[in-house]
Amino acid sequence: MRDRLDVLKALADETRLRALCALRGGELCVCQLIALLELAPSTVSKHLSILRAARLVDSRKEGRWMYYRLSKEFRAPSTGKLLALMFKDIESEARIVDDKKRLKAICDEGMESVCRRIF
Amino acid sequence: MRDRLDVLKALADETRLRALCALRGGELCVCQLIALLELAPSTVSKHLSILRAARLVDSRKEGRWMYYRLSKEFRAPSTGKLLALMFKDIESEARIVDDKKRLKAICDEGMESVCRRIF
DNA sequence: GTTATATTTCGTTATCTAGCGAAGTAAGAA
DNA sequence: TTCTTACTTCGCTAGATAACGAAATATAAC
Repeated sequence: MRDRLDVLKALADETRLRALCALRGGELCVCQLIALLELAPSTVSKHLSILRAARLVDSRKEGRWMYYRLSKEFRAPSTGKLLALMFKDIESEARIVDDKKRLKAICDEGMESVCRRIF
Repeated sequence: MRDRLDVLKALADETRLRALCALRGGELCVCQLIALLELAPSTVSKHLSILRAARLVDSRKEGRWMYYRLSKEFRAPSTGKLLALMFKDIESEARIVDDKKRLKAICDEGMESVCRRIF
């Protein structure tokens, strides 16, 4: 029960939904998520740790950068279908549509530039 | 977004998940839910109002009694499939299995008796 | 009409959570 | 080795939320 509640609690927050939606397009660096969500680095980091604790995302470190991506759990039969449905449903939200556009610009900008801008 | 978040927030609570699972078997009187959840009447009432605000349950009044049931929304394509999947997933949880057994006893007991006992 | 019953609303308290900035950590750059 | 960079962890604060009991409401029973 605890595990499933952790997933539901992780999903019950707009910022974390936005982050998950952004990650549907592929893995992202923390700095890119900070730029997208427009929150303090510590705040974004906390959100990501909650998503990881709920096994919704995985992370890997490459040099100075930390990348997050949707976890394999996402494709597991238990939560996978459920989440796929939810995102299909949520994709049309104005905020998510806007994020998608802004994320494209952030990705085009290049990570060095993004980092210089936000830190 | 607000609406979808309301649904997710409503689902991100163990007590409300238990109530929703209980209602899968058909409508229930508030007093039966109070007996099942073993919480103060005011607390249960609040939970039910949150579920109703999220359009997860409907209610109808019959005499002194107030009945709650899963809402039509449950069967709507947007949230419906999602919730059906979730409950299928959650049904195996020890607490939910236990609730199911206890609910049967509560239903067998009869509402007048349940009300006398809890108030 | 008065009383009893079933439920909701209100007011309070304790716990939880999202946010921030400052300090800590780990890796590359100088 | 020291300095910068890219995070994360810690400590705090403000606002949300779950719990309760008491008071309010609505309907049935007397």
